[in-house]
Amino acid sequence: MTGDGVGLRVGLSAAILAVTDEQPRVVTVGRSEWGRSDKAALPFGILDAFAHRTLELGLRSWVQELAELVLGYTEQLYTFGDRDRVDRPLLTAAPSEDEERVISVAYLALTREAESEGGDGVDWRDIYRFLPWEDGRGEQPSRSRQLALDAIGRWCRKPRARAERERREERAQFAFGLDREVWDSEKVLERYELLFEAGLVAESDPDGSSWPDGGFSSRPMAADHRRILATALGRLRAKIKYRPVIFELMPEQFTLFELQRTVEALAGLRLHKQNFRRLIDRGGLVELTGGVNAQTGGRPAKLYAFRRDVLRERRAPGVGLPGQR
Amino acid sequence: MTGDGVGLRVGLSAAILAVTDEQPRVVTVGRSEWGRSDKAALPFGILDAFAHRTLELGLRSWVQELAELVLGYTEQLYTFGDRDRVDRPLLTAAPSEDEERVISVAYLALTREAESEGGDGVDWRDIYRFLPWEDGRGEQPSRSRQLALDAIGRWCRKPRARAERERREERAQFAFGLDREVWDSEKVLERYELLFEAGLVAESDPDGSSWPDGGFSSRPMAADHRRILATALGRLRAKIKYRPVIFELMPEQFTLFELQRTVEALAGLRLHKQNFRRLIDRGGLVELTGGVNAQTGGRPAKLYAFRRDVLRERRAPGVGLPGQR
DNA sequence: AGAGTAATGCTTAAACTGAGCATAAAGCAA
DNA sequence: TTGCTTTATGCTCAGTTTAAGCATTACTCT
Repeated sequence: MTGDGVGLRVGLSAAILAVTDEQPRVVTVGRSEWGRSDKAALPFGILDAFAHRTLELGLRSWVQELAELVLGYTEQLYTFGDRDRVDRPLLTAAPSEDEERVISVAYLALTREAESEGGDGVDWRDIYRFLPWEDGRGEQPSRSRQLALDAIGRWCRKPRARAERERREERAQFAFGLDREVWDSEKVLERYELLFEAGLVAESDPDGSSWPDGGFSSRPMAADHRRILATALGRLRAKIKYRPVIFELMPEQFTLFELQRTVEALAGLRLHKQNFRRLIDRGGLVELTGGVNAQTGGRPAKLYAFRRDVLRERRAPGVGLPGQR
Repeated sequence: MTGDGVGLRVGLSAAILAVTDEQPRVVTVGRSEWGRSDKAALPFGILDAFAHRTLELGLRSWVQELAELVLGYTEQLYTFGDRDRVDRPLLTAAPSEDEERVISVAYLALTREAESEGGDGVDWRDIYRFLPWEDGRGEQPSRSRQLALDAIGRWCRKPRARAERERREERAQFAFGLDREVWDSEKVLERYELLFEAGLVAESDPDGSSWPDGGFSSRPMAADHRRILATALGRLRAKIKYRPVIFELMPEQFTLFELQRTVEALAGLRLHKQNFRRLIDRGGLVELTGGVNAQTGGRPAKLYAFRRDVLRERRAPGVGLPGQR
């Protein structure tokens, strides 16, 4: 434990999210200079020991430089340091002889795609390309979710030892809610980890050729970036329930239905319209601006704006998805 | 941002918590070899790059070695990397010429004090010695909480610029809930940060002499360890609401009232007895063992044990403090 | 036996949730 | 203009959950 720290590097990665056209999106830097394959990667960089006073300040200025993005809400997600879950080529063009180890501190940041300049190598991608089973807005259940459920079911029954089967069953139950229909939208990371362990999604992909993914066409990401993305989505889904971060993703003015669509995009499920609107205005989260949006196709919708005072009034102002108990 | 990482070290720290005699406690290694002053420090060590496959495994084995403790639930808390909030002497006996920077990955771990062997330099301390304003179980409001509130109130009114006053007011409102009586037990870190910024509690203490603490006798800790402790307490308070981690702190069998006392100790507040018990057994969290505890002074209390099956049945099994909305 | 002390059981009003019906205000076509 | 379609918005209702407190039970101690 008390080695001298040689061969250790600290990196920062960022999952920078936005919601555009009812799709949650993430900034990637998929240029092939970054790795062997053309897999998408999150913005990633090695931390300079002295450039910045705090990690978060370092992140902000580095992202600003990279992508000319203005980050809104930012939060640290997790620090990953597993030895066996990184692609070498991403980090050092020549994998060093002495197997340098990288600790990466991952951040979640919110912004608006429309407002971004879109720097050089910056691409926005739909996050459900990487985690398709997380989008449950379409048919019930969606094709790729059903595939995931089936595959996990098989994985649970595979082992010989009964104890092992039960262990798997319990974890699957927890993450996917197998027999009962309780799908907890927040357990994104738990589901991803399970799919990963079950060999259903690939993370590292040294060959750049075979992407085992059990039938649903999910895209891998470089290194352990898909895990970071899963962490980010799970965290954000939890966060919107008790903190008004959703407004970081909205334009200045919006209709309640647009707000609902944005929440649904993140949560990956559909909400009851009337109840959603009741929750929002009984929560004091928004105020009328006076304007209307007549482009609805029906009765024009009133425009609202985030009501900042709610921060002083309520302890945990958020949007509250159904079935929270 | 793309420096070469020289001068960067990664450390692990652990806030190892237990509840003993209705007091939340934490493992410290207060021996003076660790620093100049006799301030308590959390277990802390520099990470050896290759010893362990994952950070958490590294933590477990290192703690095991240090303190002969068996850790139960463990979770990563946060990675701290602020430049100006560490004591030098704690990290390297001789502060290096080139100002080595330390990134420390902090963990929360739960255990039972009674079961610990108590290794060499290991001391258990009441956590409310370090964060006295967080304990609201006594009179309402407690002396040190009132002192904190007063001091924060003064701090809010201090600045000349009105904008600054309002900024402070908003943060204070958020963390302490000033005029209304909403004290959110989870916002431990937010309160600590505010007190720190207001100069009411000291973190680093180079001289080892002056501990400004605005009247309430709170103890500092080495380096930024008190911040880590605050993070740990806040996280744990949140966690018990939706995850049955409280049982990691309980003996095998217990009465509902003992369970309540343990929850109260962590949450820092008193609960309604009948409602607490209703919540617990309607939540399916426990089952009768058949035994009774006759040492109550009144009617003997039935003994209960944690009911593991709840993990399969409920999505977010926890104890739920009042006023959660 | 009677008083004291805690555990345990139960009631009630208020608040909240999930679901759906009903109405309002637009555009569009006959 | 009227009537139809579409979406926004208003409102009701039954089932749950919560906060608070009263009532009863089962022990010990005197």
